[in-house]
Amino acid sequence: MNARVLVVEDEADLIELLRYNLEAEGFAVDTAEDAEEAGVRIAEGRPDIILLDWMLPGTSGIEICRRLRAREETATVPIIMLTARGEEEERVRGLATGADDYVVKPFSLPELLARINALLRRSNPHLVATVLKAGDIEIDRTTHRVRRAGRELHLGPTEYRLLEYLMGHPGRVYSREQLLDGVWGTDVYVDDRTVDVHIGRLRKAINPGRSSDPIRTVRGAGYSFDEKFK
Amino acid sequence: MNARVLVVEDEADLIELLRYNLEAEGFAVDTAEDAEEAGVRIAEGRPDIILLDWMLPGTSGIEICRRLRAREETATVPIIMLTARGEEEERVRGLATGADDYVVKPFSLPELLARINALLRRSNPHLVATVLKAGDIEIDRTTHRVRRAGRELHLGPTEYRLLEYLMGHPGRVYSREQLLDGVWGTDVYVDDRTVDVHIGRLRKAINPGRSSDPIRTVRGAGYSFDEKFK
DNA sequence: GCTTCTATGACAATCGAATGACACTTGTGT
DNA sequence: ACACAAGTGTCATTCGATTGTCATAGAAGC
Repeated sequence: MNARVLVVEDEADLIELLRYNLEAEGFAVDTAEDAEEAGVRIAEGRPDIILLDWMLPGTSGIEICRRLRAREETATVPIIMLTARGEEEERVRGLATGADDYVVKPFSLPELLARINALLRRSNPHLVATVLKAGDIEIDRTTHRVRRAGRELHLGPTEYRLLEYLMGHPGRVYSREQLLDGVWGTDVYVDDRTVDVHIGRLRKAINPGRSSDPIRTVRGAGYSFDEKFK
Repeated sequence: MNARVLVVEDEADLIELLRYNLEAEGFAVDTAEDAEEAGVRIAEGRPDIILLDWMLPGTSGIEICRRLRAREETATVPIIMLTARGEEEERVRGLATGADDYVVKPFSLPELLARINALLRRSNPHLVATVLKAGDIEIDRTTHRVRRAGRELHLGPTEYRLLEYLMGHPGRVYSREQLLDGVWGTDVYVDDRTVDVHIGRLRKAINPGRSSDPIRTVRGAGYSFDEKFK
């Protein structure tokens, strides 16, 4: 069963972009351009998550958010605020109002998708794939457990996120910079080479004995989780 | 066998919300918009629990409640009153009338579900999972007793709820924030780290001697009750 | 062989969790 | 009303786990 996403946004371009990409990810997408329409869409069926533009003509996103939280039917629906740069200071206010997360425009699709999935995993785990598998490696995001050939492995937080990130798109090569952004976050300043060290630690952790290494080093480019890994 | 819930409520939105969520929880849901219809539904088959709106057009919820209590077929059916904010003062009158519990709108679904389950557990224990077991730990939600290897343990209220919550989904990792929401309630503002303290107290209470610890700390993520705990 | 890029062990700094102490509330029995 | 016991939320401290860098060794490319 696909998760239903309601996008409340007044920019037609952005709506189309989101609809296209979210549907490609398997979400059922509803859209609304203002508070009124949003109300109608919600009445038609409770969405599983709401993307809400901060600034909207008429009733502002923050006000909509407040109202959604006040109504019992929608009090627990996860909400992600879409805020424009420069409104970041409002962040605290936004979260205080009841939004569960926020992204700053212009945002990257992968980032938005990651946040949507993270929230859904928390509120409706059954809507999201919680287990990633490849070969004899298995990672369960609900229980935070990683197994290889059935045997449980212990990974530090960073190694865990790194593996999760790499396994998200097996075969795809990520540059060190991409890994830093995706795993460490865009706001931290860490040396590129640190990635090497953590890849090394991850390898040591997931390759006990002399099991084959699923992580491929691409000289001059970065790393990838081998899609053909068995 | 699923428990039958009768919802007596005149707001169509709320009815839909309740039907949707209660059915998702495995209840068989009947609805009625007024006293007359409620009578028909009850005649069709005795519900295991009734959710009753306080204010209804025509015969008020409180009056319906009184009548249900007067008839012997329905005298013992648990009733939860749905009251709007501001009617709280009426609480005592409501309970005196015979309702077993009440929730104030807007209520959170988890809270309502918890109360429904609590009442059913009292009236029809066989309809509800009453005992949670894992390894040699056993918690009886009817009596609020906790045993380890047959020996009874003493837990404070918060520790009890914490354990109950964690054991509800063994293996699942809950963040401190989730635990605060689920165990303390969404409206309390308590420091994240307080969870640590209570986890510590819970551990001390359920691990007498040097018995193994079923609670797993997931660094950077939260805690979980070990699903593989033996 | 020389250059460039990656792997790895060592290490100090930092972080997160566990724990004991303590002040405050709440509830109960007298 | 009062005293007492139980239960709670914060804090400061402690301690092991984790992290980011660096220096050095090892591979790969040309």
